[in-house]
Amino acid sequence: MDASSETISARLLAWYDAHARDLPWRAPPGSPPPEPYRVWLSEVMLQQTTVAAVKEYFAKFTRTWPEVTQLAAARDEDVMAAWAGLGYYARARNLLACAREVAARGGTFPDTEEELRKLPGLGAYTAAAVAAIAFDRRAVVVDANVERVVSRLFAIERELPAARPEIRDGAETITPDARAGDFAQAMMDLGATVCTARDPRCLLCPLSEPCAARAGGDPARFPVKAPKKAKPARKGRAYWITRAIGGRTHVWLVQRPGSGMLGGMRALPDDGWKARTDGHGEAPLAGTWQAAGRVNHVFTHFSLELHVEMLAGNVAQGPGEGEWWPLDHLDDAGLPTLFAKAARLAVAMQEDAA
DNA sequence: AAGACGGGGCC
DNA sequence: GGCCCAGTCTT
Repeated sequence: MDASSETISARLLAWYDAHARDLPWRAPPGSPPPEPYRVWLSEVMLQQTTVAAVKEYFAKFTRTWPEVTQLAAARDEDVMAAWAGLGYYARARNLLACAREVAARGGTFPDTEEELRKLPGLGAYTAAAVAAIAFDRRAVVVDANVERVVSRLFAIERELPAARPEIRDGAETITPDARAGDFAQAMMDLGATVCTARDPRCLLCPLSEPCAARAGGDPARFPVKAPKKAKPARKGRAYWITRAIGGRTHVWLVQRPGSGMLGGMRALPDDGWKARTDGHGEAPLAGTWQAAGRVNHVFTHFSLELHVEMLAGNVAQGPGEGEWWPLDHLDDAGLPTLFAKAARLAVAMQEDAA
């Protein structure tokens, strides 16, 4: 690290001392790190999502499973249900697999980036972040915030994702040996509150003086990104099947396969919309079906128009594998948002009919 | 190297 | 409607 890089990290850390965000999984600047379990849990939850979305889930998980060994001992379906709505459900499957590996090691997380990287669900970013934040190891932590800050600081013209190695090199040159965790979190806070994607607030930025993009006059131009591919549109159907058991209405839920879209999650039966574009599926039971409405939902690589169909009457037996779930406890089923939306439609339709 | 993989908030 | 976000895994 040369003199100007020292200036950059020193300026950033001084700014962080005064402006760090107060977050549930975080220790204040300059203080001992939080428990590795909490750092790891928050970092996995934060992958590809936002602080606001994670807070409630972090509170629920740490309340339900205060230690990694308790999470390791939890039932898969309880963890998946607790994760429902947060998305990218492979993260929850890897979270549980990782907790169980750590529990098998005696409940202690490895304390080096290299060893952390071998755990399920810990890629380059998360291994570096946990090493830095939980264990104060020097590690080059590069997330979307850091990509934005570094690409502006050095005015990197190469477009993402091809610019990743160049950005990583830039991050490496400014990462200090001391206060690695604070530095990593400072970069993220700067990206989240000052060096924002739209309308960066350069007047408040501790790095505005050395920033090449700022000098160039149009910092928001960075990072340069490759054009996105168009999202295909799909159509499909979901089925709402009910039965009264002991005077309580139950709805038929299935469990989705362990891999693929919404993998391992409880769901309404559907027609396999994943593979369809025409929206013409076979109903799982014979009978009189009634349209309950339509859900529009956008996934990462396609959008879906899901038509919800209700079966009139009281079914004696559900189709295939599944379970009758009491309607008054449907919130506990842990339906992913797509099916939670579909269920809301069906419930509203049933209440109208009643 | 490219694609699969959620969801919500903002403009 | 498009863009963005504390990325990882598979092929």
